[in-house]
Amino acid sequence: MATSPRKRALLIAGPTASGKSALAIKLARERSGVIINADAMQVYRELRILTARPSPFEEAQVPHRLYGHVAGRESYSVARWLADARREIEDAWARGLLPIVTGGTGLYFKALEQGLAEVPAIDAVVRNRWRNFDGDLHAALVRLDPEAAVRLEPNDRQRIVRALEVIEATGHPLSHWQAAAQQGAALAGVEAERIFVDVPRAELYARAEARFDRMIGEGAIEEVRLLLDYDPSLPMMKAIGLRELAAHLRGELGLDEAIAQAKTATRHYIKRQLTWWRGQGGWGRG
RNA sequence: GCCCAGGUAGCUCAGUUGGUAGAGCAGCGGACUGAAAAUCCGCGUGUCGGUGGUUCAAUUCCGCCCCUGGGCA
Repeated sequence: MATSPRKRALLIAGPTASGKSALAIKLARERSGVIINADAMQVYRELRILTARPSPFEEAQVPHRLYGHVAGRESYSVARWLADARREIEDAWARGLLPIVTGGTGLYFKALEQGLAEVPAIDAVVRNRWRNFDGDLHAALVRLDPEAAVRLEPNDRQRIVRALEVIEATGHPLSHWQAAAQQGAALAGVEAERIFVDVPRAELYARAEARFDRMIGEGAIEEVRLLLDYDPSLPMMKAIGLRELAAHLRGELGLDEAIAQAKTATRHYIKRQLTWWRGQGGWGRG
């Protein structure tokens, strides 16, 4: 028989500047929904303009969750997002509302739909040691987790560090955990409708570039000025446009050049998003 | 008008002591399980400004022309 209305969900994915947020608001009003953010940068409180977060006006129209709920000094992660999203989805159901998960972070959707390996939390000391390791990381990986060393590119520092911290802190290789039970699968047994907001690439590029100019007009530079003393290795500091504008504020880059570089970085990001979704069965064509 | 320096990939340039050329960036394709707006892998044929000439062979040498900088008038 028909699934209980309490177990439905709507997932809206798509590249940046595709119009996901507006569509989400429209559908949320029509279907009594609550919008749950699935964007890795829109979670940071300090980044409102630069991440094109829904405005207070928009947030007033329909409930929005997981936007700006994390302090920039913190390191967010897929795991934290998954826990937050599950809680919000359950909460929506409990209140008889339709959860509408919206965002551009492909990994978050994948975790939501397919779950995430249950790797124990990594001790900060171990993590920092590998992150700051200045020797040959790949050689270390060959020694500690040869299987992962074959799979990973020698220059893929980020993934190599992850593999190293996992084997050292848990005594098992990453593949062991990934082959084991997946947590999450928050949508198992749920009637989930998936919408991919598909916009021609040229239009996406044009919109994203125009939007960046608008962000500058809305105070993006001032937003970044407040973050100049933050640790540049924080995830938040990787936001597109932030690095470029920060470089400009430090006098290392002319404004026009900073804007041009930020736009280029946005195009690269859009391209990566399209590649991601193209590779996800059932999501869209990009 | 004269002199000098350039005109080579979408852009910035390298190069060929004559055998039709290659880097960076852009662009494009791909990967992706606790940093994912991250991280990483791969892809280089273009009237070598135009036109005559020399030569077995010219993008390369020579002449003329066009264009762009700079200088002198």
